[in-house]
Amino acid sequence: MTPELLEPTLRKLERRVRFSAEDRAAFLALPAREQVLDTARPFIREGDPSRHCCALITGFAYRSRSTGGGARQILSFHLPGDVVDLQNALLGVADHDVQMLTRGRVAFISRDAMSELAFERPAIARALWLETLVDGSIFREWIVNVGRRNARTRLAHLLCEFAVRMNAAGLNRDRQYDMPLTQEQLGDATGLTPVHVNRMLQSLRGDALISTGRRTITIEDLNALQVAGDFNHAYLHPEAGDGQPL
Amino acid sequence: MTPELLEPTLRKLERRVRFSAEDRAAFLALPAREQVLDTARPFIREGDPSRHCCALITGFAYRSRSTGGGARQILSFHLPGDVVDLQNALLGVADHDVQMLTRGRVAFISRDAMSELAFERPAIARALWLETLVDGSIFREWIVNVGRRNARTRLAHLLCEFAVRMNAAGLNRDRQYDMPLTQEQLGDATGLTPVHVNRMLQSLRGDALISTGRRTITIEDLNALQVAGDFNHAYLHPEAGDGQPL
DNA sequence: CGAACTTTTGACAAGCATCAACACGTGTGG
DNA sequence: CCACACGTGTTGATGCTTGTCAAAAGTTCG
Repeated sequence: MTPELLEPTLRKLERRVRFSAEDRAAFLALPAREQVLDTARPFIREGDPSRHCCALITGFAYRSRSTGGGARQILSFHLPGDVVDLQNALLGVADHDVQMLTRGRVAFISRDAMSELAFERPAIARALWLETLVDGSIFREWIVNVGRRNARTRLAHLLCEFAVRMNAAGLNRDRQYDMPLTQEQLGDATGLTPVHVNRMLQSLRGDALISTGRRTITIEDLNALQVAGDFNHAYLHPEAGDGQPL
Repeated sequence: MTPELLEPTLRKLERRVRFSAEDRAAFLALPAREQVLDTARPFIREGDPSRHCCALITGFAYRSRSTGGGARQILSFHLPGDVVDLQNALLGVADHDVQMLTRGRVAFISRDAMSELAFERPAIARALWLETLVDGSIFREWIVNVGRRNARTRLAHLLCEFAVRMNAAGLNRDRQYDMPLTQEQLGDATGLTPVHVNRMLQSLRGDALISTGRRTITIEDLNALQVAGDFNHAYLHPEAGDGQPL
């Protein structure tokens, strides 16, 4: 249990809330066990009772739910540092799956220890609370995205969100990004078929908004992509946090 | 400021968390002003800074966001007792609109007083926290609904959620319910056009799953409607609350 | 080097949108 | 009290967006 294990998560939480040195130390001291996970199967499953809550250390992950007919809908994607199932943990039973997009390391934190820490340290409670509220805002935007935008716009929107969040996490190389999602997964996130995703990506490439490499994507014209994606970053609440009310 | 103003909300919160007599009294004593609102325009608008948080006393409401192209997507609907914009209040700036579906009364509670109360009384904090988590679960289910189900299934699913929540609030007359949504609004909630909503309702009526009256709906066969709507009530977390961890 | 996955392409079908018109009920003002 | 406007629900004709099916080309990895 290295003390650095939870550092990516700490960094992310401190983007919104100022922690004291004690807050930081207490957070890093949380009992957590690390596990290297691959993409083969969900590591949290709908219906599972929850004893832990999980934080991504390295690699990417997504949450999803499936219909009775077997169609999968991706609900959100996650970057290193993200706490991926605080909601599941707190509600006691998972209502969706969580799975890796790429091989990576995950910290399993005792849910009870997390609860206690939050109870003792308001700054930490506040930071976690804000993260779940922003998650909620992203869910709402995704409802709009799949409900009211056409295929091309949906994809452009998703790519914009991805770029903005990768930038915030410092995971970009200039305008180029690792792209952990296959076209099938892009379809599962936008409510489209992989075939149609492929065609819409061609359309975006044809208009010189993006270009794609092997497992990478380059945003050639962010401004135009935001217009094409009807994208406004306000729903990511970049300003929410200290300075704002509880 | 009648002391009974917040009673519907108190009743709803107490469905999940057991309050002490002091909790109850303190909650009902929250400074709130009542306002009768009509359906003409949103009473909370995207971008508004938030000083209050609102609880429905009577009548129905919905939250929505609009695309740049002007299309409206309904994000959730709300029954008497629901706190409709805790998320907006806590993030400091509204990221979506809230509007009445029917004329009704709304309590505007001081956000700071609400924060203080939650800070002093863990049971109340926990109840509010759970409500926002369940809201989040509903958002996730709606993403699945608009992303991966066909028009008939989407509508049936929405009607099931409506029926279950109306039942939980005791607002049903046997299997008959007031239906506060027009067909256009049903379309905005399901990502469909009003014309297609009309046709799908005909299909559901034709199969004797529902029947509709003027501003009412009767669930003729709840079981079959749940099958048609791929509906599983687990996402509403009917069991979450006391007995479950924080 | 071969198996499995991912991306790409093409032909075709279907679901849902669009447009337009009409029916119906309700409230309102002349 | 009736005429009228308005919102809502209903119907039909038509077309576009997206899905479906199938197959080939490219890629990754043991």
